Amino acid sequence: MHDNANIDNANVKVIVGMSGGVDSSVSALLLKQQGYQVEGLFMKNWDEDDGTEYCTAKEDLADAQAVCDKLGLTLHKANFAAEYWDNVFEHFLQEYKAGRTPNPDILCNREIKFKAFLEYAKALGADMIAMGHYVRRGNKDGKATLLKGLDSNKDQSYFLHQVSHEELAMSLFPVGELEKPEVRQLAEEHDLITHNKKDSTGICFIGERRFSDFLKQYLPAQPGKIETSDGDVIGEHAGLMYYTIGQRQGLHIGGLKDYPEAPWFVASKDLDRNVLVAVQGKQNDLLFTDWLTASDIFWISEQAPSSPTKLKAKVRYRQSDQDCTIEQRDSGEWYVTFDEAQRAITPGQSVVFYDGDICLGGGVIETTGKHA
RNA sequence: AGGGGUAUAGCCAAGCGGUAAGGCAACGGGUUUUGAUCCCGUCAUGCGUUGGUUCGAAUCCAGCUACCCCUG
Repeated sequence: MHDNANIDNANVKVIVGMSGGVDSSVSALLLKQQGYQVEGLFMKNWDEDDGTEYCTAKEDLADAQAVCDKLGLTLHKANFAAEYWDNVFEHFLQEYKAGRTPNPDILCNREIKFKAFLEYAKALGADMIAMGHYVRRGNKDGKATLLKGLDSNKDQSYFLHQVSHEELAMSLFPVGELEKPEVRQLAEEHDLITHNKKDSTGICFIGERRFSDFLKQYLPAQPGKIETSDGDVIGEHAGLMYYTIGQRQGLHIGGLKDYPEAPWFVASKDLDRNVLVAVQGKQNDLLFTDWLTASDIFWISEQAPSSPTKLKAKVRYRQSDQDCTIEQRDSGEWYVTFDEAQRAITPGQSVVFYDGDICLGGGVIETTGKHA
């Protein structure tokens, strides 16, 4: 049985997205062990000619190449910078301009990794693609499903909830079946140069950088006042786009006479008056809401659940599943009510739905509020 | 310019003669494929200033300066 599978795999050409990190390195390793015809593809989606020196892309390519050399794989290269700019970054800027907080990596997966990359791989003769995401693929009623990664601590299904079942059907996620420590151990055992490489964070392909400095390069800042929920002016902000709901850092609000010693958090933005509203205390009531509306809801299976339905949802990456009820309104818009109020639900971010381990899909948060 | 009060780190603030709490902010690191959150660490040889008393002063005394309040 196992041998048969390997024989079948020998006829399947898989192109792995090689980022230069451990996860994709081990993905390639595992696929090779499973007998697939494996090749790598390194993507460069950001042309960093913006003066700043974040040359990690160069190192990443070198690492990806080293791993492919070690495993005896061909490494292809592609540049989707134009697609990234048009289909991910423009939208990203537009959202910030509108005072919202977008999640570019969700779009990046939908538009680049599982679209541009997939098409490119097919053109190279691939039957399937593979990625180093911590998710698993399942099957239900003949359609591919997206399942949470086995390592609940690393589960990345949140970021992939906009990938269709057709695209998932052509995708493999080898490390989704493993725990992160096992992945690192495998990399070390097989002498892969990336075994000890620090996990990358920051926006995909753009990388870690001082966020406000980065945004400043693309959008004009308009400073204004910071007020309490009572309208008292307690500080100044550098531009509403630099802040997001629930944020603490960067407000520069020190000790104030007649106020407690607690830190301040962003509660809301008043775009009309260009005012940032801050409240004191991490658990401040004004930071909690229990309903939201979402637009552009995407269902991986192409089938919306019946309405209303009770299920689980996440409002941000790495949040534990929250009980909620979703209901489609006559307008078509989805209305989500949480059993328990959630902290800092943020317009522009995504709400993602789950039924157990199955990631059903999700959409972009438009409005949020609290029942009386 | 009569009387009273206050002056401690970027901000708020403890301290009341025995050798500078705490919080906020900031900065650095950790966690994290968004943005955030969270966790850990750093942050006043000096207490407006000049003298004095004392073994010892942010703490007591005096002068000066600044700000605040009240009364002219």
